[in-house]
Amino acid sequence: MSKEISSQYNPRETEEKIYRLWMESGFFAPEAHQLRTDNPKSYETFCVSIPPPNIKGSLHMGHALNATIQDILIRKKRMEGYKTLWVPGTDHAGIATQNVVEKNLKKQGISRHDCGREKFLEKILEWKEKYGAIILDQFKKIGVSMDWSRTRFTMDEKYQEAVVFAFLHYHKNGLLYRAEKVINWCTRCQTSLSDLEIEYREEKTKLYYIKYPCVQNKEGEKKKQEWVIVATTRPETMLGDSAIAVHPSDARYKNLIGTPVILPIQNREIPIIADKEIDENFGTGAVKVTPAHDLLDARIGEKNNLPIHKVIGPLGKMTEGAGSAYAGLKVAECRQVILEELARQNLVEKIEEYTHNVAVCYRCEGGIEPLPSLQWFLKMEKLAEKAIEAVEKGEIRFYPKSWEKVYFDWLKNVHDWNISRQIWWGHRIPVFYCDKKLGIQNAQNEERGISDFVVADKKPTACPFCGKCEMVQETDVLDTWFSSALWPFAILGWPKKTKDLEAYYPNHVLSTARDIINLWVARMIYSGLEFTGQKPFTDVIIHATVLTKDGKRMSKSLGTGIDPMDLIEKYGADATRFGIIWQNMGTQDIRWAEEHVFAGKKFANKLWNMARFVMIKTENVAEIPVDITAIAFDDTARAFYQKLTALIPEVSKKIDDYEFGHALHVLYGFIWYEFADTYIEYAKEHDTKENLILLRYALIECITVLHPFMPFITEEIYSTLHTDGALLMIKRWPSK
RNA sequence: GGACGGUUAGCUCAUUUGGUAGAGCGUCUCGUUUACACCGAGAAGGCGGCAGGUUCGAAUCCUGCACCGUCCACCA
Repeated sequence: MSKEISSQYNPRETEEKIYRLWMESGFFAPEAHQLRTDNPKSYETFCVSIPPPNIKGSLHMGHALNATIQDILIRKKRMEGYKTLWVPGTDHAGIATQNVVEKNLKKQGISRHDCGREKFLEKILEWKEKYGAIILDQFKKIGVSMDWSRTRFTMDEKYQEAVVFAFLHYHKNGLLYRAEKVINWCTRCQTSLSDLEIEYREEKTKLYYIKYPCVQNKEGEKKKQEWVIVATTRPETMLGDSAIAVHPSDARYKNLIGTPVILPIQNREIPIIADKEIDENFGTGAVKVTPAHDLLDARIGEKNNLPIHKVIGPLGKMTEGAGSAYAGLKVAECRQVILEELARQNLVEKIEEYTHNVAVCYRCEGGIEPLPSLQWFLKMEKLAEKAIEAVEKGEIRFYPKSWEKVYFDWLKNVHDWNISRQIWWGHRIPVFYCDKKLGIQNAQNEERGISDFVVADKKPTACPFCGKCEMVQETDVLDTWFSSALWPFAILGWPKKTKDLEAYYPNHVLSTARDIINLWVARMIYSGLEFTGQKPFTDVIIHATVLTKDGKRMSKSLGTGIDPMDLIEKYGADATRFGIIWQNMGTQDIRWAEEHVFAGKKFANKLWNMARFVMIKTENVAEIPVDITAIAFDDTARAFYQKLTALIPEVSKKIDDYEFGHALHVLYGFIWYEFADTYIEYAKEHDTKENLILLRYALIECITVLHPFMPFITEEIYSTLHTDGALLMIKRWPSK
């Protein structure tokens, strides 16, 4: 570095140049590490797989935080000599992507049904090509050291094979079944959803108290009661009622248990039954039971052998089962009509204001209707047991540990997983039906053969049932999380026994957001154990959530999101990484404050000028001796040197403990105050040969340890110190 | 309804096991000193959410409450 170099650090030019340098070096791939001779740990591997982002849009602050965390880890490990592998990739994100592309087409006045399945899938692939590439490019801008030669996509050819293999395995082992059960149905997406794909919104609504007339008791019997009053928020579902349920020990109703009441409007007799799951204190203590359209009612119905009356269809409209007067009405419309009718019959006791949570789809926020539907399910009991055990035994550890509770709570109460989705974009279920018993096209159809199917990786040439038909593949696709669950090993070539799988599996660290602990992490854990017999990774880092300055969730639709690319544009990638990590302290969520990125920019500039100064002063200084301790330092220099030697293990430990923010704070304080303000100032007045050597030595040590946090500027400074083309990214990490 | 996390300087956050509270940004004063004004030297600014308790001593431990946030849940 010489005097004509600007006193202003220019991140834009540098970052592009440096990233190209890294790419050309080949050191993002672990293979290159073997070429090193100073590598005592070259036989050890360290593997991280990125949570593959959706291809539906662009990266947000959470991605930037997570990418930086993983990059810090992988860069440090690489410098320590490990064969490091960080696999990049993207997720096809079934419903989310389909919805985005569908919306996009809608602008042109085209529906997905206009396109047809194949054409529509082509459109999605086009979208994937475009946005998948943009996302990966954004990662590069952040400075991640991923091995781009191993980039994967959850729908690429090999991945599809892995998914089919997994499905076949589950089937062979009796963990899969197909059944008609009450599931969550999104009336907008027109598909079933798993329990985890439902969100709840608070809604102000009303609680209606409705009278169900008792059937006149026989002569001679004592007590006559005119009616039983039930409280409900959804009067329209009464058309499908099969019973009224009360708590068995509820004194108010004890005498009535077993007697019938008249279901108004339908004029059907339904029994009063007893069930312990009923809360005596809610409403009147008597509940209408609609087995077809409520999950609790479905269970009560099953226990008590109640008939199922379907009255709501997949479009959120009343069906013929509701009666011809109501068929075709939307649920909300039907509610009004029903209420009017009940009022006319004088059967509405009272109406109360009521606030409760309403289920909505996590992808489109559309309304959820519980309804019976023929779906594929994965039995969860045994898989969950394995997953619980692995964490209980400490084979897999969560950081911070408190998140293990979230994991256990879910797994210990998990229901069977509905894995089939009635959308087009996804892994088509490898099941083939006998054409004679078709009717599987629409899971809502009445007539269908449940047993006449084959599970196979390819369509059978001859139908084993009728011997002559062309078999028809299931039209449903798999829940997108079914394929994500295989990520840590599928990206390494599983189910084939590849060298990568052998070398890099189990992965070491998985870093991700808390909201997918169960949706994704838990499923990877039991999938890994089930398919590979090994845990998929050792440490799970649950990073902070990046919130707005007011502590609210960042949301693109609300306009409260921050685009990390804007920050990089404005301050540079190193400064952006600095700002994010600066705020990443322990478990505390991050209330986003941009000033820390500005602080990062200032810090980069400071470092730049420190380096400039050291270069100018030490231009004529001989090489740093191998044994720096042999130099006769004066007292100030010795004190500084000792602080420097203490700093390095401290930073190392903090990174190893996943305390990234603390590590950066320590580094920042040392470099600015101990090095620049104190020692450099001292060395200006005492520019002995020893002090000049120490200046240079300290600079190199500092940028080495700072490199994982701020890789671009440190690499740039290093490259001006070493004209032989040596790269800081593979320089030995200083150890005690 | 349950669980978890938060409440410390104007703002964003630190304060490893209890002993008179720190940083960055912002503000104010001074400074063109052999890198850097995206700088240097210095300063102001906090009865640490509220109320009790334990202790010689608590931001730090205990209890209760309030507010904020997140997650989970089949109270109709």
